[in-house]
Amino acid sequence: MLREACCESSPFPVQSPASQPAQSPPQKNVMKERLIPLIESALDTLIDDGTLPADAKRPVQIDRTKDKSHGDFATNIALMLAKPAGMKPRDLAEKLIAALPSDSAVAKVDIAGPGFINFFQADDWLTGLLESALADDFLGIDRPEQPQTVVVDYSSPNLAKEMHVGHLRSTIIGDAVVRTLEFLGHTVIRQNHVGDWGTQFGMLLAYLEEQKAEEGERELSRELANLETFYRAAKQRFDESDTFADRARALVVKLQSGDDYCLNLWAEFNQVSLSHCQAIYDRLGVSLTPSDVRGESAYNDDLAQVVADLDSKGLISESQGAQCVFMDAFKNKEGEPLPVIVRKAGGGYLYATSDLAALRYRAGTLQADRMLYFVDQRQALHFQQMFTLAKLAGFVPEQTELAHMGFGTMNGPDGRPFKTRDGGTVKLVDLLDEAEQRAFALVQDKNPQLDETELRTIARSVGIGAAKYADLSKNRNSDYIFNFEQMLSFEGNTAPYLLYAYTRVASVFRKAERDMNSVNGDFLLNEEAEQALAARLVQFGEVLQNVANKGQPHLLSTYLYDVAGLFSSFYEHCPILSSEDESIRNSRLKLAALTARTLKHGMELLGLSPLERM
RNA sequence: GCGCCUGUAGCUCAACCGGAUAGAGCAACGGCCUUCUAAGCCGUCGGUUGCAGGUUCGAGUCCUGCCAGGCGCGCCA
Repeated sequence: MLREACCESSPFPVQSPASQPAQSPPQKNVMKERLIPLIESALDTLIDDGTLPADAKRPVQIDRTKDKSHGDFATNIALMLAKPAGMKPRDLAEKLIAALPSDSAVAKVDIAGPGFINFFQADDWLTGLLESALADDFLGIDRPEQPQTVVVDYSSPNLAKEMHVGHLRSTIIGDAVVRTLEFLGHTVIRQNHVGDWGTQFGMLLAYLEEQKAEEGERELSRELANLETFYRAAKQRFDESDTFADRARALVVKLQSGDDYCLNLWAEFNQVSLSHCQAIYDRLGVSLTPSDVRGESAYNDDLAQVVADLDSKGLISESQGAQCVFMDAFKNKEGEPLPVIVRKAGGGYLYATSDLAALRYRAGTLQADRMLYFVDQRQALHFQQMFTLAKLAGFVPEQTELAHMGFGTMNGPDGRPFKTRDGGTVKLVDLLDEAEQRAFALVQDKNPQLDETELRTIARSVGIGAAKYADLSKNRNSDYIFNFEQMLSFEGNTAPYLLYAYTRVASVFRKAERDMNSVNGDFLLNEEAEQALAARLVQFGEVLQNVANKGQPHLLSTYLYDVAGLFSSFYEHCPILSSEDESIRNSRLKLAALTARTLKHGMELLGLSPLERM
């Protein structure tokens, strides 16, 4: 079984409920960490002098402000404590500020609105952050003292067929999160839980066997070149011939019992199918490799043991001949307990069984601290059951975070599932081809002077990047509408816009014949555009933390779009090279250099390929 | 029937743990290229956040009930 339902029927998904995202490490934000003790100290002072009741203390919340006129950070503590203190919020805020220890990072503290306390960060604090980001290979982000081992289950196509558009989201989103986790310093173990063990493999093996006999190896490889066709042909044989169907069923049994002949045939088929997948990964710039593949078949030998262990813990009951686990939290249509079936009445094992085996393997052998599953939202119930059961059975330690990072369906411009004209599923290859072709035409139109090779390179980056970014820029929870025109537009939150912004920075350095890595002088942030850009640049680290904790790459997309927009604005309003004052020129070059590195790293984390020119 | 997800501007999407005046892009309208890539920038227009209650100093966000769409609920994966 796989991460998708097989065969003709539509896939099914699930989603996940609430219990999820155990925020891993605490959010790191130097300024916040610095401000909280100050506020706590002020609270203590007011408690000591009787202004606040002794039990008034509560966690201090510090947020970034949306509006710059409200400073850089704000706390609502005075609003929260006004009632227990029996004071007006603004009066309390005033007393708090009076009791606040001074700090060199804070330039000014204000009361605003109903009683918010606003903090304005000192200019030299900001420039200090910029300097350290510029000097650091990791752009000044906080790397954890205790890296986690994170197992990420993503992509996981069914090997029986070619990859189709339904696999794009898991693959792209999962890979962006994987890259982000690694950049943040965690140990990531990719797990491509491919569907290589389903019932339909008997059919494919029977057909493969038949074709080998009839056509010979050469013809066969050609035939396998289109797995979709191969699958359909096999299905047709299965439906039309009882002999064939019987043969197929027999092959499944033999395969699953470890018959060498069947295993070899199966391995041959998988090799072809996996090479198709790998070609797509390479083209997409996805970091998965053959060594990340650990499919359902890998757990075959452990399935009986899984069931035996569940049984020894007293979790198994037999129901209608099947071995089941009933958990109180899950009810069926009739409001009766809903089983997780781990062994069929006929003795076979199921999707759930191998997922339990995988959970145990990941917790035990791989020593995962976190496990993230990037799988269609429709499988939410399944994963809820798996996670609950895995902990109940002791397969996974209680403290291990198990999260289903579900996502919605990719729909066409009409808002309905993305299909070909004749209603078939869209092959991923075809979608990528079209994206590249459209990009090629657009790029050629803009830059007719470029030669064919360069056009191709740019078209690949833009076309593939646009397709990926369309997905990465949206909250994964909901369905989204896939639209070639929109994603390839150079305006708005799109890959081309980001890519272009980067080439503009690169162009400045090319023009100046300066190396991006050897800028000097001090940051001088006099213009509004400079300040806004600088303030956003130093937030890179906390954005990445959010992406890692929540499994939401669109947070990074939004951030990069902001940075690109702020840079464009800065670029328009603050001449860099033509600035007459050398110190300003240097400062702007430094800002440009940090922008370039932030955009480049950020895009690479999303799996885009930034270009120096386009 | 039970459960999960979604509902924000004409369209596509944002909105961090409940915060301050709900933000972008497209579309429409109007400006800016003798100066670092105009694939850009600046501006105008556009909202009863599905509906109704509730909690709160404060609700798109939390609670309850409706409405609409999608999905799931016993031997597929």
